[in-house]
Amino acid sequence: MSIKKVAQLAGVSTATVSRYLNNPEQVKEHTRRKVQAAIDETGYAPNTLARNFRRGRTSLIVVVLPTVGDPFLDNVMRGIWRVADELGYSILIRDTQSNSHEFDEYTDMVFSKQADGILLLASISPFEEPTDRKSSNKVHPPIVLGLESVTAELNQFPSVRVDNVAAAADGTDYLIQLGHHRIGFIAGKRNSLLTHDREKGFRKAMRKAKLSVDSGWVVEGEQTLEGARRAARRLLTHKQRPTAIFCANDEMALGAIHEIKNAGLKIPQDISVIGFDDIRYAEIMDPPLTTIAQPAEEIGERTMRRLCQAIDGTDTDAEPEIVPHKLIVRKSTGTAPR
Amino acid sequence: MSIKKVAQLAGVSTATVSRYLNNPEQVKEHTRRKVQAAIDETGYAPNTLARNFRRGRTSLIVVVLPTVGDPFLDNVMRGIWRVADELGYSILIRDTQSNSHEFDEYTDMVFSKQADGILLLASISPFEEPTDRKSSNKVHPPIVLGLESVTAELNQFPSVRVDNVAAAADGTDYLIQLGHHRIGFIAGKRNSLLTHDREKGFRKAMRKAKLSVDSGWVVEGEQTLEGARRAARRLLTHKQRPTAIFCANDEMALGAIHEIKNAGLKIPQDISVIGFDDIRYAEIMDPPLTTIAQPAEEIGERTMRRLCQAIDGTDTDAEPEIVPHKLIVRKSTGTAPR
DNA sequence: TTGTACGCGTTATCAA
DNA sequence: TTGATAACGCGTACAA
Repeated sequence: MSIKKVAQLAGVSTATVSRYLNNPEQVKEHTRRKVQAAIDETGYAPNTLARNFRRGRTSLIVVVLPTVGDPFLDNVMRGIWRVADELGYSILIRDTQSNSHEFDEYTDMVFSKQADGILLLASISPFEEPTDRKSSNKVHPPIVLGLESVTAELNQFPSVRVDNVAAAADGTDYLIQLGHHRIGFIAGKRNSLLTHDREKGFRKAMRKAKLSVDSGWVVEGEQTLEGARRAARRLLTHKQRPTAIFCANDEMALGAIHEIKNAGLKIPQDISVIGFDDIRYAEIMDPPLTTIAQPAEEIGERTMRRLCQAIDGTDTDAEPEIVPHKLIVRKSTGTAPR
Repeated sequence: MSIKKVAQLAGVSTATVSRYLNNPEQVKEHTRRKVQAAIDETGYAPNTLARNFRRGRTSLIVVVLPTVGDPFLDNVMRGIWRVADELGYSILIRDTQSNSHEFDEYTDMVFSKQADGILLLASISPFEEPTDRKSSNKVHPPIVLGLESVTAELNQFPSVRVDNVAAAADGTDYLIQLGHHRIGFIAGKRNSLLTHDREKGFRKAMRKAKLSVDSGWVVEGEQTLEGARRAARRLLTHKQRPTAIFCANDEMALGAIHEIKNAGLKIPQDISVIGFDDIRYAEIMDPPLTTIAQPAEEIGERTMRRLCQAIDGTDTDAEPEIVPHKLIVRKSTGTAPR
């Protein structure tokens, strides 16, 4: 009833008020003034609910991520937000930690018009079955994947990420160049493709250098500080202690560093540590953490842009977009002991 | 047109389909089956847009926070999410960093039905003027404040937080007990009431102990790692170097620790450092950071619950809710040197 | 227990 | 340049 009231007060039709709001240039100066006066007087604000309903879009994007409070995602989100603001979208955040991991749960948000598109920054279970009724007779919703590698079922969607395999191989190569032969790896969660790819890169580089990877040298760190600390303790008590540890992300590297120092060992003299992501705490660690940097903000920006294109139907290209990674050498790595 | 199709296919009216969806018990078993079959066949999902429009509510809550990627907010968000899930709300996140700081911008989201309520976890400018047309002839929207202290204009809203003044005073007392007389303070941003209160508590405790606070001992750290590092450097080069530094939050404490060690000083032998928040990195610092813990998850839960009450109109009480803080003594603080 | 029919506030189409 | 009016999809009061 609200636009009506304004119209009534201004002595014009609702159509004119609507036009004034959406296409002011179509309204004569004189009329504009009247309408604006009525709006001021009533304190009218258009009902977004009705507007979205009419337009059939929410201007909402769901960003699915593993957990907020991950300092790495901070920068990614910054990039996303910049584009979102620019293009008039709001961001709805869901974390897979407290929510379900079902892909359908998120796609349904689009089908039921809760959101216009989905930005997937986490590994989640893909469609239940490709032949599934729901997924087969519906158009694929606008989805873009960021950071994560994709499973076969998902590679139909655009994605933006670094080459995690190559990046991890680079990091491993660097450790090998420093003379390390026994290298441990603290892996992420088993269902995370991203950390799985990093492990793959690690193993690949080791194989290429003809170095063996003792099964006890690869430990799950659960992608948390705590998990990494447990993992590090296990590595340190291994009968053949590694002289270097590659952590699948910086968060886990921080935990590992703590435990190594706690055990009375020196970094990098006794053990070298390398991480992945280059979060802001990497630099202020003691010692500053050697790591592999991703262009986080850029990834955020690009995924968001592609998502908007997907929503508009202008993204025809489903090729994954690979952005460059970069090895950042600090003080947590050094030549192998002895 | 969608519910119509289902109704048609099931051979019932749209009203029956709607009832089946919202009040299944009002529909006869036999009819239910038919409707469900039709839904399955079409893959129908109710249009949330239309539903929200009809119901006049979005089931969306806007959480306004300074910046994502703050590890402290991680826990607060966890609490918020738990309640949100339970009560069927989705969370829309806005950060004040990339968005405007205008209070009206957020209240307008409620007035325009973009969201049902607002959870304010950041300091922002309150209403422009209390006599302002907009704010005066409109009902106050459902808003709850968390973490932050409030200005006079905002204390009409419910809030949940620790007593930052008392907590900071406690921390300061502890340092004084350790024999420190020259204590520095790394403050947050000038517009943050929260860190301002902590500074107030610090000064209060100092005054009570009849210790003077050199003007050069209170430095702004901008609530960032970088800002704190600059602040710490300034404190270290002060002609009368403090023997202890109170940081208005842990993030800044981490930066300060780094700079102090960089300058070749020992913590806590040369300088003690104390933080605020007890983020997860506090414990793994070298040395582990003494700090003041807030019950983050609980704060998140309670603010969210009160917000839902405010939305339902069942929160009559606007008394601020104060939750307990706790001093966590670790190794970054020790007796004053000499 | 089910069906009919109206209205929610907005935008878009068409005619004036 | 403006006005009348039909949709958008759903929920519900009321009637059957």
